[in-house]
Amino acid sequence: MASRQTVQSEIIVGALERMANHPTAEEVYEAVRAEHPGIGRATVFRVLGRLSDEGRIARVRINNGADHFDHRTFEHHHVRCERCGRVDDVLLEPRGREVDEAAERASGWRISGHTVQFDGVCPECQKVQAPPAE
Amino acid sequence: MASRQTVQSEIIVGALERMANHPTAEEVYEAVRAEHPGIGRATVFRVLGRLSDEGRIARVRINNGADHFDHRTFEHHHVRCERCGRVDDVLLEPRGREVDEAAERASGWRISGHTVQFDGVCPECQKVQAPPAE
DNA sequence: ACCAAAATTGATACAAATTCTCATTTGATA
DNA sequence: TATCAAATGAGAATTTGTATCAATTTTGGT
Repeated sequence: MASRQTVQSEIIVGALERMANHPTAEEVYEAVRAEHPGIGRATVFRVLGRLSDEGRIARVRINNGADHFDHRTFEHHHVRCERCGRVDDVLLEPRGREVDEAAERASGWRISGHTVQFDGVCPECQKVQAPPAE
Repeated sequence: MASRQTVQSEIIVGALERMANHPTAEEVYEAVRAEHPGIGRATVFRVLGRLSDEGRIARVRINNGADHFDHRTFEHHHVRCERCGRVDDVLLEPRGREVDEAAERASGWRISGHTVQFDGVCPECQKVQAPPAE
């Protein structure tokens, strides 16, 4: 049921727990590698994927961007900064099944869930001058 | 304001309009190439990106999957099939600004919009036997 | 503690989906 | 129609992973 407990997975989870905000797998890898240069990139990606499959951590899939991970697993929404790509929580009450059922009726599909992604500009990037004129 | 009208962009938009359901850029490229082998892939990707930036077509960003495009631009949600990756519309009334404003208050970010992505199994894939046993 | 089987790892190749570079061509406009 | 920024095409490069596979490590009995 639960995957094996390896020294690598211990280290990876430890790093994730110490990282405040929704790091990507690559960011976790950088952090892990700083202390344990022997751990491979694929292992970090695999362990994070495995743990999120088991529900022990959360994987936040982002439109057109790398997945982010979080050691907290309660359900909520996320925002992504259009400028710097940072991801943060949006603690609005999620409307669970009811929306899925409405979508089921509207589409004829079997709906297993949904995600809401907000896009915007984070407080830090708001402080920095003019927009990067896309 | 509007980008230049080139023979390539004409062809690409024409192909997109003739394709029923949310093709990916790659699929549009295949369709275009069948008739006009000279047009490059990068051009198809660029033109689709440009037109969606201008609001003339819609880009549907999908968690962990290729972007899809649609020549219709009215606002609505999307479902993605967990089995075959197909994307379809979910014609629920979007709750526009009101949700963004709530998220703005909850997060302190400046929110420019949000997307809702449903995940499920399309009618076709429901017909096909046992689940792929995740 | 010891062993075998199964899971995990690390290195690296591969893959998908774009984006970038840059020389060349083309469209809009003075 | 001359000009010149914008657009194109070919292919390299990037980003974000997943697949392969031999070597290693865990786990679960004995």
